[in-house]
Amino acid sequence: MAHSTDFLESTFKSKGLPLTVQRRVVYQNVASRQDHPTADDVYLAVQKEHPDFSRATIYRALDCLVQIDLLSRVASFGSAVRYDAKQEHHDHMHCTQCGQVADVEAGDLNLLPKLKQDLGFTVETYSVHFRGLCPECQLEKTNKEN
Amino acid sequence: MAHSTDFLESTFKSKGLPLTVQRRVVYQNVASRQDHPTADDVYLAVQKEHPDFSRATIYRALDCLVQIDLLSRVASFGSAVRYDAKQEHHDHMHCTQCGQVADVEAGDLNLLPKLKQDLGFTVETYSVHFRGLCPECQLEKTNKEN
DNA sequence: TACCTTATGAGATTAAGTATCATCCACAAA
DNA sequence: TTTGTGGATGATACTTAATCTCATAAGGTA
Repeated sequence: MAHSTDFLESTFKSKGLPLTVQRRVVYQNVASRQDHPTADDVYLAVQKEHPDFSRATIYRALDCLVQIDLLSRVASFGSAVRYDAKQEHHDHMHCTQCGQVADVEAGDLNLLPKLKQDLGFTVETYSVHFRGLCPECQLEKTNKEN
Repeated sequence: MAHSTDFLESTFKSKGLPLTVQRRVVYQNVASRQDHPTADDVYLAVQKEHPDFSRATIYRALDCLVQIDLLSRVASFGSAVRYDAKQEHHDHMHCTQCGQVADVEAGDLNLLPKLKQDLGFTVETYSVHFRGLCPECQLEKTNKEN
């Protein structure tokens, strides 16, 4: 479920950035979805209610929301960047067939201290990416084979 | 280190695909590199020796090599797809500053059976993606701050 | 060597994302 | 409430990543 309007207002205020209608709508759209939309997915969804919003504005609003940590980018095997509303740490399952990305919970992996020690990388975030077939595509594949 | 030519020939033969000079060169380039190049990185590197190779051919050779499982795509936060020569399972560390992707070994996470059980996804592969700063960018950041 | 299938090169095309700039809006201060 | 100002927006041009098309060339087999 999406956060309240108050939450958005106070977050933007604390960062010193104006909360425009466009940013509000983009955030609400991503936060209310179950999938992990691309910028174009958001543009198309938002256009129904707000046909005047420009594509460039969607990109800029998404960038802004990532900057202030309300959204995050999801690492992807395709060419378009996907977005995700920030929430508790979770991992992702990519369907190699249809490209859908589902949230999964793989638990706390306790890997971060080890990395810092071994490689000198600072670790801000990590996520586990699984690839395989979602239930629907497994079914479709089975049907095609018969 | 790259595999021998015999290995390439037998792999292509078993898949019924012709092993062209272009495919050989593209594979050798990716396999011999320590980084995780984009298609354009490969194109530029290969062009020094083979200025006649077309950009489209590099893309097609990379696709082909992924199909027959000699290369894999690396999930990425940026816009261009990166490639990696297949080897033992390993994970990736992404530098949020310069975009470099390094190999890391996070060990066997034993997550696959759980996923199958909980979500109905079949899991073919998975990898852990870490994000943070590589040692060079940590240094650069420190210098800028002073 | 000759044949057939598939790949290649060149360049047009599409898709994803960024840059520019005149105008407009959010928001704070008066 | 009005006004001032920095930052955001819309339109559009541009860049970059990747794909498509098709005539020609090369691989692999007989």
